[in-house]
Amino acid sequence: MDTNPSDTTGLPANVLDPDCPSRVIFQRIGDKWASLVVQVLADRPVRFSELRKMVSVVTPKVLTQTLRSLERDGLVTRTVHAQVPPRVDYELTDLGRSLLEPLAQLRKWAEGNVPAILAARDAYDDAQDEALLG
Amino acid sequence: MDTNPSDTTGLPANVLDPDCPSRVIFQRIGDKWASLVVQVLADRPVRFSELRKMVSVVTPKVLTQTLRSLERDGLVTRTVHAQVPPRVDYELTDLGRSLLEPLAQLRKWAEGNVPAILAARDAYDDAQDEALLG
DNA sequence: CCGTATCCTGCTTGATACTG
DNA sequence: CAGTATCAAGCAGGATACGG
Repeated sequence: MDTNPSDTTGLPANVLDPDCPSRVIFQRIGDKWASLVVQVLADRPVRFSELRKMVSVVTPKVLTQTLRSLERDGLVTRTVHAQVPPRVDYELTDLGRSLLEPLAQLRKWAEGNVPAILAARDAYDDAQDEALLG
Repeated sequence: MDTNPSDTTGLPANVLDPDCPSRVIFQRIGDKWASLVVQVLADRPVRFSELRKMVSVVTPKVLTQTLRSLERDGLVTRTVHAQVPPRVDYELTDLGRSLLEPLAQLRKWAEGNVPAILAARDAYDDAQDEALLG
């Protein structure tokens, strides 16, 4: 109650509040698999086994956890087709699709600045080495 | 070598590659303290003790770890003023400042969609309860 | 095919105490 | 003031095996 969620003018008010629900988004982005899954689902519905193949080698348990979280937050839908063999499709909701844009921006930044970051790391590590030797 | 880092046309090529350095960015955003620190440093240099106060209650060890990572990646600079009492300022680099924009976009999305996400959670949890009772 | 159950391990986070 | 050292704990992530 001490922060105002409708304040989107740029002030880092409620982000600093650990209890603010907006923080869960950042956690989700940083989640090892969640943001990956969202981007894989960007274009079309994908079924479970297909998802497993596309997302390198993730164990079914972890993939299920990820999907459940995303489903609970209303970012993806889970559709069970009652047939043999079973078939379950996962698809982005409108809410989930609206996340694609900010996600893409971030990805663009990340990919564009990889060289700079790598260079910074090298410089930092070199400085560390020299400090140890000197 | 199987992916092209200069491909920023929108294809989710290298993001799916666990070895691609661009993935570290997502990890950093999801880091419990890193994105917080970056936003706190948005406007002005801040010294260590001040940082501790602004970012709720983080232990010095964890804060140091966070700052070291950000420094290593070239997002913040660490300036030691040789004086008594000691004074160390942390400040955003140009690279770090350039991250503020995509970060703000994400924050805007997060804050704007908190109600939707919360509602989705309620609906999901209710459905779970009914499934158990039914 | 689509998961769940169980167990395990490593890393992140943290509390506490101490040093330059 | 600005950290480091050490120890402890929790939990996300994963391997493996089994159920609907």
